[in-house]
Parts: sequence; C-alpha cells; structure tokens
Amino acid sequence: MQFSKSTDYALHALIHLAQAEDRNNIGVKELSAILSVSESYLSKIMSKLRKDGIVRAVSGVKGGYELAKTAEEITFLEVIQAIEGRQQMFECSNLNSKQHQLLAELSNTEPKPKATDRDECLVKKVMDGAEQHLHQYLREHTIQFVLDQATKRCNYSINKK
Amino acid sequence: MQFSKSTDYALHALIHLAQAEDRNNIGVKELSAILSVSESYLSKIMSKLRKDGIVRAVSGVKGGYELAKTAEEITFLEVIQAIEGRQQMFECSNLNSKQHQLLAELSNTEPKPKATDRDECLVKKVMDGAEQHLHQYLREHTIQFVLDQATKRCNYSINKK
DNA sequence: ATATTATGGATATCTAATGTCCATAATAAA
DNA sequence: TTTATTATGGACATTAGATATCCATAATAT
Ligand code: SF4
Ligand code: SF4
Repeated sequence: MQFSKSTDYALHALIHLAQAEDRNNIGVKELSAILSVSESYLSKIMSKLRKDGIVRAVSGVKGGYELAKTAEEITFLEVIQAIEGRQQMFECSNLNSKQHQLLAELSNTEPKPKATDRDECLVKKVMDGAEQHLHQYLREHTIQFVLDQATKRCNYSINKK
Repeated sequence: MQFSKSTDYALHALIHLAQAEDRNNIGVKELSAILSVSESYLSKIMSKLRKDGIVRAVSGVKGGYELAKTAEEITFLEVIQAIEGRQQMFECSNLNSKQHQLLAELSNTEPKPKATDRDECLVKKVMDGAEQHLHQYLREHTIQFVLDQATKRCNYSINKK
C-alpha cells in the first residue's frame, strides 16, 4: 500500500518544470540530474505524463518537456493516476464464495435492485468509498499549491538582496 | 497502489467470525474453505490479526479463532494496518536533492520553524494529508457496519419462513 | 496418549516495480 | 544536407514484495 517511486519522481519533475516556467523545453538530462534518477528510467515516467496530457514533449536539439497546462490545473490525482494507473485499490477476489452470495445478493430483500448494486457488498462499498475520499482530496490539491511555498521563499530571497 | 489479497481475506475471515458469533473457536480449516484460500496461507494472515489484538486464538482440539472485541470495535483501518503494515504511503526519496532544499528548508523564511517542519515540503504534506483522510474514513467504518447488511437479509429470510 | 489445532521458520514461486540498453524518429543548428 | 541532440518505445535484466507451501513444534480437549 505505497505509492511507487515513479510517482515521487513525476511530482518532483513537474514541480521543476513549473518553477522554470519561463525557460521552455527542459530535457530529461536536466531533470534526471536534479532528481538523481537515471535518464532512461525518467524517460518512461515522462512518457506516461505526456500520454495523459500533463506535459508536452518536443524531440530534437533544444527539445524537451514543458507543462501542457498551468500548474493550477494539474492535480495530484491525475499525476498519480498517470503513473500508477487507474485500477481500483480494492478488487474482490472472492466473488464465487458462499459468503459473497450472502453479503452481496440483495435481490431477495429488495424487489428491484439496480443491476450495478447486485454484485457488491458493503465491504466493497466501504473500500470504494475510502478510495473516493482519497481521490477527492488529491483532486483538490494542485502542483500550484506546492509551488506557492517555493515562490514565497523565492520572493523572500529576492527581497533580501 | 492496491490493497493486497491478504487484506481481502482478512476482512472476509473477520466477517465470518462475526457472523458466527455464537459458535466459538472457528478453525482455519473452516475459514479457508469458505474463502477458498489454502490453510497455510490463511494461517499467516490470522496470525497477524492475532498479534494486533483483533482476534483471539486457542490451540488444540476444538481450538480456533474468535473476535477479540465486538465487531463494532473493529475498524477497517486496524485490519488493513494489521495486514499491510504501518509504513506511510508516500516516502520521500529525494531528500538530498537541491530541489528538496529549495522546497523544504524554510528556516530562512520563518524565524523559528519547528524542528519537525524543517525537512518536509508541501508535496509531502499533501500526500500525508491524503493518507490521513483515507485513514479517517477507514477508522469510521467497522466490521459491524458490513454485518448489519447481512443481518438485515438474515432477518428477512427468517420472516419469510 | 492421541488427535487436533495454532505458530513460526524456511523456502519456493510469481508478479510488479525498478532499472538499463538500444534502435528509431524528430528536429534545431551548422 | 549533414550533424548533433533529444524523445520514444521495445526488449531485457534485476530487485523487492506478495503469494503460497511445507514442516517441526507447542498447546489443548478428549
Ligand atoms: S462483494 Fe463483498 S463479499 Fe463479495 S467478494 Fe466483494 S467484498 Fe467479498
Ligand atoms: S520534502 Fe518535498 S522536496 Fe523534499 S523529498 Fe520530500 S517531497 Fe521531495
């Protein structure tokens, strides 16, 4: 039940892209140096982000990555899902058991149950509910939220000079 | 980012123990038959639940397992943590990078930061916050909550006769 | 004593995460 | 056009963790 390192790398890479908003097309070379990850591995991660429309990529000399939308629009949830996929956290592995029949088959107690409710019990619903709560929280937080902290610090440094 | 099958098995085993509250000491034999898991594997799972004080076990003839507390007192969270452990979902793997120094070292912006805040940035705080939300939800739901559904159905069956 | 049951160590197998390598395509610059 | 640079994607290797089995031992009801 842990997020993969890839998710960690993806978040940090995006933050770097967001911080260097002025400079366009930051290559995997620079990113991998900052994150202390190999270029080959980080490439796979950046490709996933590109496929999900989170960053744009351009090949060739002076190529690289840039955010495909503003940092305000990039939520933690979509980054995590781009990397980890979208399978549900809890998958029933007991659907043929007597227990499942007892818990999930409500067709006898309720005259006309919806088809979608027929094969789920409250275990599944609690776990799915938990996932939805997690998702909601992650949807409400964006890369910009993290950036604000860094920006605050940056402004302070500038004023200091 | 998925719960393990072991967690699935643990929840189902506990529900069976809770449903058979009258009969004490239900063996791994019966449980494994109901869940369609091998006895050896389920043994490990039950041991974890026992170590965390969720079930009681008694060896020997007529031995087996029973809930160590009421179904109302057993939360989803403690079951999941008994099986999956208690590591945090997000672990920083970038603590030596320049980026971390920029994001996390706030000692310059705030005169006297608490020691606990010094080595965390908002990425970490968002992820930990998400985990806390997930935990809170799982803490609020108990085995009894699932049981109520089954009981309702059971009562209906009885009335039907 | 005997049969039964849980426990824990050792070990095997399988799967997903992590990591590397290379051939190819795209593109800016010379 | 040629060259250097960069992203892309397939293949593959390695590692770590989840899943699964086996067995020796302890505990306990009969
Ligand atoms: S629906 Fe409920 S009883 Fe059936 S397999 Fe899923 S969690 Fe188990
Ligand atoms: S504290 Fe923030 S910047 Fe530092 S390693 Fe953790 S997530 Fe990354």
